[in-house]
Amino acid sequence: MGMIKCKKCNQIEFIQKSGIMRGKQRYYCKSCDFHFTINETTVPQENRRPHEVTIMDIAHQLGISKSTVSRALRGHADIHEGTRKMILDLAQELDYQPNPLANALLKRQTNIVGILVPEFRHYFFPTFIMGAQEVLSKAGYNVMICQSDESYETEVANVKALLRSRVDGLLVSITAKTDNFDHFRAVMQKEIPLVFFNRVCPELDTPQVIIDDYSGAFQAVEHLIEQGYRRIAHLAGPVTLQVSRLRLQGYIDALQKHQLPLDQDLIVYHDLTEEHARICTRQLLDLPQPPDAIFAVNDPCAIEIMLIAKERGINIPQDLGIVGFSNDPISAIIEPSLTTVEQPVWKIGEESARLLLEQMEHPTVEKRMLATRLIVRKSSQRSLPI
Amino acid sequence: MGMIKCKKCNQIEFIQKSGIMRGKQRYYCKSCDFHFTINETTVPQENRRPHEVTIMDIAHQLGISKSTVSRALRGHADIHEGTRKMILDLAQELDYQPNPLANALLKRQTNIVGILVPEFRHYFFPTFIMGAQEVLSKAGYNVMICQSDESYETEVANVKALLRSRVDGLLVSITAKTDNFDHFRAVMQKEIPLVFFNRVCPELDTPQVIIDDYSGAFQAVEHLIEQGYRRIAHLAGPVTLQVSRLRLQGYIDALQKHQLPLDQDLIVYHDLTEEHARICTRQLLDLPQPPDAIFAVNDPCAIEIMLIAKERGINIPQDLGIVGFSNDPISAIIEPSLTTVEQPVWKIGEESARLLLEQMEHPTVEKRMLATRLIVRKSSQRSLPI
DNA sequence: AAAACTATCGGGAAGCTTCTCGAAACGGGT
DNA sequence: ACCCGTTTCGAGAAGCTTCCCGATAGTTTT
Repeated sequence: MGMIKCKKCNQIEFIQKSGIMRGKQRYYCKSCDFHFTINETTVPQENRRPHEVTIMDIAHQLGISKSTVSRALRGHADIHEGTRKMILDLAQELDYQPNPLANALLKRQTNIVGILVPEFRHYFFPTFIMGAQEVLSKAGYNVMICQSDESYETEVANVKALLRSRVDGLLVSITAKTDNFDHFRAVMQKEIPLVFFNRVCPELDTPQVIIDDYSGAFQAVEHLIEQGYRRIAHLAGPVTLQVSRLRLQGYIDALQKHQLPLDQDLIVYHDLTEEHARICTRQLLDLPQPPDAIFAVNDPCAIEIMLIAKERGINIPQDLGIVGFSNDPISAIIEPSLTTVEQPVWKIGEESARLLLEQMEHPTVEKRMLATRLIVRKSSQRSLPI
Repeated sequence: MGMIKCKKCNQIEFIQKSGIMRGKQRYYCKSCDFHFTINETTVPQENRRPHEVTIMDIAHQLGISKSTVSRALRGHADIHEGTRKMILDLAQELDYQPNPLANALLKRQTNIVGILVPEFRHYFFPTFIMGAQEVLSKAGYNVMICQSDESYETEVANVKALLRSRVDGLLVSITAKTDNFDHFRAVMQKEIPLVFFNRVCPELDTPQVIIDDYSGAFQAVEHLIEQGYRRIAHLAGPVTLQVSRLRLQGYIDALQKHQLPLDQDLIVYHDLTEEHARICTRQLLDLPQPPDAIFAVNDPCAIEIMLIAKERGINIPQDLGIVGFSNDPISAIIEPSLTTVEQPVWKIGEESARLLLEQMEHPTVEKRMLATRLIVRKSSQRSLPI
C-alpha cells in the first residue's frame, strides 16, 4: 500500500484501501482496526462576514464566564458591583448588541408582531399601521407588515409566512374575498394572539377593534334626508365584509325611520376597486329614475362617483348629493369638498395594538368599538347658497 | 440533623446544614464531602405555549436521527428513496415548519431586509415599499419597515434596531434633517448591504437608486416659461437633501437658458411639512412683486399652494401657474388638475430591491437613475381656452 | 473553631437546525 | 475469503443566549 501511515499506530504495513467517501480515498489499518482519510489542509477561506461581538467575547477578554456576563447585562442580582461595571464598560466599548435570534430561539418568543392588511396605498391602512407601531415599539415589539392585495390566496400564504417567522401576535384586516377562515383557526389553535380590526370576521370568537359603522352610516344617510334628498342610493361594499353589511343596514334603517321606500335598484355592491366603482356608478346614474344622492361605502369610491358626476356635468350637491366614509384627507381637498364619516384611524391602530398586548398577557376576546363622527362638507349641503 | 439522608451515600449521621441558597436549605455530608439541597418536586406547570413540531419530533417518531430528517427535508443526496418519502409524508402530516430562527442563528442570515423611510402617509413611500416587497419576497426575503418620522434621532434609533435584528440588508431614504451619517457608516463597516433611494446621501459611496430630478425640474420650469409665465417662484425642499438641490438647480438652469432673471426672493425653502408649506406660500404671494407661477418641490406642497391660492381667489392657471413633482394620484383629482413630474415609484422600489439583492451577491456601488416624465395638466396651461 | 450563612461566580443544558465527518452494512469482483 | 467500492445513516458541533443549580470563598454565629 506504499507510504500511507496509520493515523493511530503510525504503521504502514497493515494499511489497505477501504472505499471512497465524497471523492476522497479512505484507508483501513488492519492492525488497529481504524478507518481514516487523509484530509489535505483546505484553505481556511476567511471571507465570511465578520463575527459580531458576542457575550463570549466579553467573557474571554475579562477571563470570566459567559453566565456572569449575561447576568451583569441582564441586570440580575448575585453579582459584584465591580464586576458588573467592568462588564458594562467593556460591552459599551465593544458596542455589544445582544443577538435577538438566540434569545428568540430560547424563549420561543421573537418580539415581532405581524400586521396583515389588504393594501396600503390609501389613507386608512398606513395610518393604522403608524398608530399600532407606536404602541408596539414602545412595548419592545418589532413589526412585520404583509399585504394580501385583496387576494385570498395571498392572505393564506402571508399568514403561513408570518407563522413560520414565529411572530408573537397578529393584527389582521381580512380580504374582501375571504370566506374561509381556516388559516385563522390554525393561528388560534397554536394559541398565537390574534386581533382583527376594521374588516373583522364574525365567525371567529377573537378580540377585535371596529368602529360604529352602523351609526356612522345611519347618521350619514339621515343627514342626506334632512338635506332634502329623497332618492338616495348606496354604493355598497362586498357583502362578505361585516363592515359593508353594517353600513348597508345603517342606510336601510335611516330610510325606514323617515318612511322612505327601499328600492333594491338603488343598492349596488362593488368589490372596492376603483374600476368597479366606476362601473357601478354609471349603472346607478343610467337608471330610468336615477338617484338624487349617493351614500358610498368609503371615500375612495365616493371620489370616483364625484369624478363621473363631474364628467357628466351633474351638479354636486344640487343635482346629486354625495357622502363618503372614512375621511380620507383627499375628501377635504376635492371640490366640492366631500361630506364623510370620520373614523379615528390612528386610534384604531393604537387600540388594536393595546388589545393584542393585553391578549399576550392573558387570554381575552374583548371587542372594542370606537365612535364615528359625521363631517358635513359641501358635497351634501343642498341648502347652501349657490 | 434528624432524617436528612445524603443524596450520595444515603447516610444520615454526617449531615449538617451548609447555608441557604435562594431560600432553600442546603446540606453537607461530611462522610462523602457532598453538598446538596432537597428539591421538592415543583409543579411541572404545563402552561407554556404548545411546542411547535420540530425535526426531532419527526426523527423520534420514525426512529431515525435528526440528521437524516434534515437531509431529506433539504433535498440532499445520500438518502434512501423510501426513507425520504416516509419523512416527507410525516412532515406533511404534522405540518412541520422549519424554524427560521435556528437557521438564522446558524447561518448568520435572517432573510430579513429592513426598509427605513421618513414617513408613509403619502403616496410615494407606500408605493415604493410595495414595489420593493414584491421583488424581495420573490427572492425569499421578509421585510421589516421602520419610519423615522422625519426625526434624525428616530432614524438613528431605527438603524440600531434593524442592526440588532440582524437584517441582511437595508433600503434607506433619509430624513430631511439628517446631516450626520455615522450610523450608516456603521452599517457599511459591518459590511451589511445598503441601498439608498430617492433621498440619498452623496457623502457615502454606496449603491443608490434615484430619478432624474434635475431634468424633471428643468422640463417643468421650461414648460412654465413656454406657457408665458415670467416670474416663476420655487417652493424648494430642504437644502440638506440632494433631491431638493437637484430640483433647485434644474429650476435655475431653466430660467437661465431662457434669459430670465434669478430672483432670490422667489426661492423659499421649506421643511416638507404642510404647515411650513403654507407659511412659505403666503410669504411668496405677499411679495411686493408676487410670482405668476410656482414650481413646487413635490405634489403635497403644490396642493397646499393651490388651496391657499383658491382661498385668496387667485385664478389658476390664469393668474398663477403651478407645477408639482411626483404625480401623486391626488394631483389628477384636484381641480384644476395639477401639472406634475411623474416618477416611476413602483419601479424605484423594484430597482432598489434588485440592487440590494445584487449587492448581497457581490459588493457594488452601482448607482441607477430612472427617467421622469412631465405630465401637463390644467394648473399650468395658460394657453387653454377658459 | 466548628457550624451555618452570604456573596459571587462557573458549568452546562436547552432551544432548533445544518453540516461535516465517520460508521455500518452491503455488493460485486477476484 | 478478501479487497475495494457504494449506499445510507448517525453522532456531534456550531451558532448565541438565558437560566438552573451547584461550587467556592469569605463571614458571622454559636
